[in-house]
Amino acid sequence: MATLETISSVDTSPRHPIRLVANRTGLTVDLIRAWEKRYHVVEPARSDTKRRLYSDYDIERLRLIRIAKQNGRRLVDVAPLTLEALRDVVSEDSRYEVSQDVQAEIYRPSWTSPLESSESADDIDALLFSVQTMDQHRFDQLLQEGLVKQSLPAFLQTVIGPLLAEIGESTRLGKMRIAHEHMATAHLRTFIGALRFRETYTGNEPKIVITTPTGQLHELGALMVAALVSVDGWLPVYLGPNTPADEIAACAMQSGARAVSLSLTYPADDPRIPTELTRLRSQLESKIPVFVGGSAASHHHELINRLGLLSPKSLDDLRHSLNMLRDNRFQGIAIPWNRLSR
Amino acid sequence: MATLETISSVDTSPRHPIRLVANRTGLTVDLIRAWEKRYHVVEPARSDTKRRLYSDYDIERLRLIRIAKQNGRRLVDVAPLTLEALRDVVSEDSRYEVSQDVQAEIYRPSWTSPLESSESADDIDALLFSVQTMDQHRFDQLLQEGLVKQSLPAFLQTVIGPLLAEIGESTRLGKMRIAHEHMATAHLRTFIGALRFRETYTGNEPKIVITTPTGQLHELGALMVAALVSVDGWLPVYLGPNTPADEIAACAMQSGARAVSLSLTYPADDPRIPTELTRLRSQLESKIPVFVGGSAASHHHELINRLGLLSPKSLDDLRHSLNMLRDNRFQGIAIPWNRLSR
DNA sequence: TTTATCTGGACAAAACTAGGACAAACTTGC
DNA sequence: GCAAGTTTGTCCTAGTTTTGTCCAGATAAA
Repeated sequence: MATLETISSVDTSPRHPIRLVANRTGLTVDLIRAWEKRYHVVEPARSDTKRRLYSDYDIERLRLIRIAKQNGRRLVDVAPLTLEALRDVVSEDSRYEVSQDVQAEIYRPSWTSPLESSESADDIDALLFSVQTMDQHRFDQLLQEGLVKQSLPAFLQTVIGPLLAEIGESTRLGKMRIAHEHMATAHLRTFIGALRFRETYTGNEPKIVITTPTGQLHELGALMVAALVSVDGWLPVYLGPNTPADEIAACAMQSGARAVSLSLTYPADDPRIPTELTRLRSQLESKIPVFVGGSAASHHHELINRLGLLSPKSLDDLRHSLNMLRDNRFQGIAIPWNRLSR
Repeated sequence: MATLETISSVDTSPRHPIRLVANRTGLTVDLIRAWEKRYHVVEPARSDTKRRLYSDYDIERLRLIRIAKQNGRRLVDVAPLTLEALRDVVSEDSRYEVSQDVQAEIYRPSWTSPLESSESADDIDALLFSVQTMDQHRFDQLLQEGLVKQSLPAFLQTVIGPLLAEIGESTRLGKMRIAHEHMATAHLRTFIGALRFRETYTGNEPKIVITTPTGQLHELGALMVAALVSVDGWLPVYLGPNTPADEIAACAMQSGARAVSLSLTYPADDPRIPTELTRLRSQLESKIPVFVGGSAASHHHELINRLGLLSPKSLDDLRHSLNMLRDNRFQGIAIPWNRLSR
């Protein structure tokens, strides 16, 4: 089956239908045809019934032209270029980081208004009901639907957060079985964990290490943060729960992270928390901010201030701070941690 | 005595009726026949009364063709391909499937990595390398590619299992940092957790409760089981790790499960295990079998025998036992437990 | 009996093709 | 800075091919 194999040089054998080309290049089918009609950008071979058949070579050309366009080139200018010339143009452009505003454009959050509280309350009731009837399929369906109704950040804030709180409370009060809580938690772990892969990454995103410190076994809060920041153009380096301070610092260093985010929930008064936070702050370069969130963060208010850590009031607050940081507009706060960093 | 041989190659013995194939692949019965009529996509064997009998091989082919279609391939193009050629095509396509947002893609030659060697050992090395360099994107890409190269059960057995063992061992020996292990584990938790949602469910599948008993905090083994059984037409009721025996029994009862599967890994000699297993067995209807697997299962050999629990030797062994159990349903007493709505 | 599957064919929806229209965004010339 | 012209993405129509669904009458299984 030599026909469908990738060869090291760019293959010119015609074999891909237009739909696949559209998928791979991110162009629309209409646009690909329009470009052909007007500028003969690519001239694909045809099947015996006149269907267009593109080669890898064609796809590569279209990919490059698309990038060139994003870098501000005009179609008329790049359309007649050879593949080599195109590569030159594109790599030259990317040296100049023309992609600044491109980035801003791509990661523009989709501003859908948060749902009315009553509507969200209904959604949460429906979700709770499906948990109690152990109707996993319904549970998943409701989650997926909720995600379509609003933007990811709004969804996390108005649905997932309250849902987790309700489940915890119901279980504590004995209104819900532990088995139900387990099922819901396990499902949500998978669901939220998958959210950050909805984004596509370029490899140029600033990184943020996300985890919970030693003793903190609940990871869903941290996972929500990971999903959230991915929307705003950060690459989350997610470490799961219960990570020692040394390891967090080492990870931040190796990955070249620009920030660290920790989530504290339970137990709120774990005696290891002060030690771990202090260690972490002292081992980390002082220019790397550490965000501490979660329901138990307020128990450590004083410590957090003393160490110069940041404690966002809400997911939105965190998001805002990270946007500032990403765009280098981040002031942080007065830096008392300098003396600690030695 | 099922060896690697039997699972990594796909079974070609004809035994599945068309309805089951439709459920497993997500295609309609009509469509499967239409494809056969027009393009000989699969040519199933026939029973002595002309009923179509499909093999696992056929199912895998249909599944891949469905994916290829989603990637933009035309049925005419992929219909005549062998299973191996299909895997190559799907694998190639999924490599480029940065889908919609090639937008942000900075110039990067796309032909740098031709097809990888298909040796599992090489795959695992590559995966380990990407963990140590904290290259999450590469890690994920390798997992995705590994998954198309072979069937899901084979993938779990030849890649995920050994990978987990290697990561555990490397960390224990200090060759890998805890941070690396955490990152890999967290990612695998999401990845394996999502595998069971590749199946389409009708609501008529027999259910199996999957979890780990109190004290057992590692859930990846149990999660692998959940993914595995979903392939064979079971609906996993997954409860996450650390579930008390009472809760497992209650859950099995409420959901009307036909079986329970537990995973034991660490600590192997937890004193709660005998108590929990005994409680579980006594609270559960005796017709519901309890499977106990995982690396620590052998430590409790005697207990397991005494209680009449089942201890499959491998994932393949478990799979085989469950197939037997499920097929009893067709011959024996039909119990329409709880048909989900739809 | 009722339900599931079989065959062959009909039909409809979806996808593709060619040619062209249109409006928004961008350039150019003054 | 404004008007006229150009570029470019999207959409429309109408005809063709490809693909998914449905039907009827017969046979087999539950």
